[in-house]
Amino acid sequence: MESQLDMQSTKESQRTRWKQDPEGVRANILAVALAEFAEHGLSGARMDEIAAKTRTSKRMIYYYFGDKDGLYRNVLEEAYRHIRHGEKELRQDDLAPADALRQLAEFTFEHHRRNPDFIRLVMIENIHHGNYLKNSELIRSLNETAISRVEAIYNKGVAEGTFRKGIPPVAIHWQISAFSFFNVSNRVTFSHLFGEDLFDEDGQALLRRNVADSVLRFVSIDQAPDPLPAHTEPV
Amino acid sequence: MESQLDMQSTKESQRTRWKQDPEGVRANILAVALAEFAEHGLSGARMDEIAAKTRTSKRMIYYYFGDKDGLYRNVLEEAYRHIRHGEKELRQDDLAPADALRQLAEFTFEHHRRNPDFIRLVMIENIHHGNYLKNSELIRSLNETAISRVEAIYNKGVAEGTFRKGIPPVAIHWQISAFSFFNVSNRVTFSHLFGEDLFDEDGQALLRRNVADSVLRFVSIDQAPDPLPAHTEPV
DNA sequence: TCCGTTATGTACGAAGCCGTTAATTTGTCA
DNA sequence: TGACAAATTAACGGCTTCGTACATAACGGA
Repeated sequence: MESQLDMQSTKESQRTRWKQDPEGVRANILAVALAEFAEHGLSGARMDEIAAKTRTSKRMIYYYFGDKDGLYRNVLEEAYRHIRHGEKELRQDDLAPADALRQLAEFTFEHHRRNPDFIRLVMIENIHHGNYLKNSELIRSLNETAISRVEAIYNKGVAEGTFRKGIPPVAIHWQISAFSFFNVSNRVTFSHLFGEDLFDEDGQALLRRNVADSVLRFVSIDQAPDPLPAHTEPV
Repeated sequence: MESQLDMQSTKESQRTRWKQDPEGVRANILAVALAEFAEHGLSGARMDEIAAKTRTSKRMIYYYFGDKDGLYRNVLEEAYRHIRHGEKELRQDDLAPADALRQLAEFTFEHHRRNPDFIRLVMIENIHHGNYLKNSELIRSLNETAISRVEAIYNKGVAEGTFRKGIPPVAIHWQISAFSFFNVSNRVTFSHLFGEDLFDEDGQALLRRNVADSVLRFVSIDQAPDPLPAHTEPV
């Protein structure tokens, strides 16, 4: 309902003299627009509604972003930037490949779960055939690191003999993404059709673990050691 | 671009005298509306555009379906009916649990892939928080069979000792759905960001097999026998 | 302190789009 | 065959919604 960021509405300075704050206004518009687009979709979002929820006026939206499409493009890029920034948190310097992959899977699962608005934007983008994404070279570059991260882990695992050969890293990434994305994107219909059990805290913990187990079992040569806290490796 | 069903436009009988055909007109409207909603979303679809692509006129849409929401509801229900009918094709009477599960996974994958319009409707429904789905008791009932099918296979596998215990059947169904759905729903953005390789015929065959392998490995006690074309079973 | 540029608020115009009104044709039943 | 209901068409009214024109206030430099 309410936008998350930047709601300090500076009412006090409005009685007759208002402060100029281009950066703040711009950020405020983007935050409100993100919520509105995520909530109602691209064609469902209303410019007047966005403007009303902003600390500024509709005129400013057009002043900074041109038109509705321009606003949407900027929201999309800003969302990707934000998500990418969040992924930087993941540090897995010299974990064993199995541990690194498990951590990556669980991190991705949680990261998607904590950013439902971003997920919804991507859903909307897919509905619209990715026409806006296609025009942003910025965004593509952000995602190359995702693959190379998986590839590094996978190659290390193959080299040390714990992962089987011949799996394209992009296919591993695809599996992790599918689980993590679907968990958020289809939550409404899935829980409606099959119950809420998987979507409370316990259910989500189970799914997160299942996702990691599933990915590990998929790439492992031997049985993946999910329920075994102690595994007997010399190295 | 074109709707799948019911495009025999009876042009010949239109020169001055038109035939009454309520059923046909209704079906034609639904087919066109399905394509339009799937293409543009709920608020993105235009009633005038739907009407123009119909063999009839806009007045007929309101005559049969009341308003835009009513049309959308009917499209959604019709789509679910159609999908459910397609799933009846799956016959797996006395397969071994592992084979049955593999077949179920691959069938679901292909079935989703062959019905992208349905997938898009579900995406739209999720964007709109499932408000229309919630009002349809019909649809929920259609999906109970999905879980019971998985449950039957899984219990049999546990009983005969090839599947490990303690996995909720709904979690297995969740995995199969996640893979099969994501493959269609996020095709545009995923292929744009990570390449088209997974989405040509060979790539899809790989994914389909990976999905089945992954699910089998997930539920199996031992290593799932994926790369073995000949496995030595007496029966 | 005065002037040009940037930033902002208000009011409005024009097009798009949903749904309807009024009239015509087809089928059916007495 | 004539009258009434069902099916269908064409035109359009009115509200919504995007985008703009115009006026004005703040800021920075001369």
